[in-house]
Amino acid sequence: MLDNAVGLWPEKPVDDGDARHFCSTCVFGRLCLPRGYDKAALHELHCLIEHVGPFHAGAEIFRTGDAFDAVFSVRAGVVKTQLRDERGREQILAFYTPGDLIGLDGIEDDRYPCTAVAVDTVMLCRFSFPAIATLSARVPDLQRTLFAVMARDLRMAQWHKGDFPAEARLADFLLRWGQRLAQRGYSGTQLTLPMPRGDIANYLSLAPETVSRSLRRLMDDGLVEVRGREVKLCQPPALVELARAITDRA
Amino acid sequence: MLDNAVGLWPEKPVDDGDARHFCSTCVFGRLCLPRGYDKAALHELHCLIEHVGPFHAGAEIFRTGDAFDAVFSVRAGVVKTQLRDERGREQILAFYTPGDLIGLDGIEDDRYPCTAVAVDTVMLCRFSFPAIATLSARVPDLQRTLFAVMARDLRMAQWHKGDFPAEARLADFLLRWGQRLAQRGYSGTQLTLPMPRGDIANYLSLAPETVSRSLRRLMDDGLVEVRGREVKLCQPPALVELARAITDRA
DNA sequence: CGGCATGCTTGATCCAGATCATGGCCAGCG
DNA sequence: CGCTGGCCATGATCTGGATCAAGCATGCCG
Repeated sequence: MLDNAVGLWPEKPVDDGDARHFCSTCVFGRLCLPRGYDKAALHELHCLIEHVGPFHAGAEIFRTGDAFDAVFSVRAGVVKTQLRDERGREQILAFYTPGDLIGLDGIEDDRYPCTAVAVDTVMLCRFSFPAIATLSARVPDLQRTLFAVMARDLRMAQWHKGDFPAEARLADFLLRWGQRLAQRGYSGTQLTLPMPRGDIANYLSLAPETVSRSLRRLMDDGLVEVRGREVKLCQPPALVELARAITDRA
Repeated sequence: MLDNAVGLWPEKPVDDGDARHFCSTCVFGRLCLPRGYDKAALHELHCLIEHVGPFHAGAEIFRTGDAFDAVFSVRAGVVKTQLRDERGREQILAFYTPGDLIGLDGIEDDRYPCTAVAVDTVMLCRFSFPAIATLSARVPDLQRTLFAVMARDLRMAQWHKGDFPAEARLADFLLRWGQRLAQRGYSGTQLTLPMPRGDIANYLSLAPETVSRSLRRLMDDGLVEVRGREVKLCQPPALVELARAITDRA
């Protein structure tokens, strides 16, 4: 499989922005359009962007305990965050795709609480946190955006509480992955999972074998087609129904 | 059991603060002491406090979908937040004790994403969110505090990812509850759980029967003494060891 | 006081998913 | 080429905790 710097969907180029625009996927991008005011401040924000990368699969972007001095916006590729205990077992907390912001939770005690690892080849924008914090005091929308990012992460984390059947978890995972792609203009039903089965299993708190078997059952029931890491969602409504046990919660 | 407005530890009175001080438990309290500057702004914050309550056990403080217009600081008692699906099943997300701040995650889409319910008799401080957001732009420490509160909630939520043996979850839960009490000057080993077993079970994603049985095993092993909702942690080190599977993650 | 409800415990049984074990597939590489 | 090492699939077995089903304590209220 091609593992290139623009992720696994090579037909769309990376939009790196320019002197006057943010990368098209960036969370901060929407600050520009809806309200035109305080452009000077946004210009400052724009100026403190630092493009970093590429990070190749397995490379660490920051580690648990590192000094928290910046947040990162994913520009291309997929990043996972994880905890690791001293016996080497890891727990994946989340996957981040282009447009997502990583690292804000380091603010609690000035250290990153988790490790961020590139899943495939990753390009990032780096924002110095002191600078962005200062700026957010002057730009209410920026402050609000940062709060919203954290609230969203929190909601995602809470979603996973409770125990649900393996197939429901998997259906939910696939649908959400599709949604992410769809938000960025790709197909929401024909998707490529950049991470190995083991990572999916870990993230969903299942054994890798269970992921395999559950995928098989979904395939036998005609809900999806799977070949390697390529997945086609054949009957999204049925998948939604399956995932209902999770997504219904309001 | 006495269910009074100061929670289950009647020997300490509620500190409601006065014209010049925050309630002693309040998250915002620590803004005052360490740095003396911008007292005018803090005075504003103080002035917009609205004491609300009491809420009695089972009363709802806000509900999923309600317009998000305020955050609440717990002054006395215990609050739980929960999601509910249309079939009436609920999932408890967190318990909040005096000093904790509730509701910040409503910022994402201007609606509270969960329902907050009083576990016992609860007194709160209410802060209008528009006011506090405006103020936080002028008081960097306030902004930082709000970020830290969310980061903390996020970390707590992430902690629960992964599946751990029932006894480890319970040991972790008891130790954390003790720590909360200890932080506020109570015993960290002699504790009262204000919520029914079913709530503990739900929070830990276990069946109530499993909570009972696990408690029994902990008692048989001499790690705790349990009588009703009174729990004594007899061998905290052993409990820590048991909970290690969870807490070790860094 | 008795009766009923609620919450807690305990026992018996069952099952989803973990674990153990094996074999296939494909890519990279000497 | 054939070898090696990841990764994935699938079968067989085991088990922790869910579920089903009683009992038991406590407290409320007529």
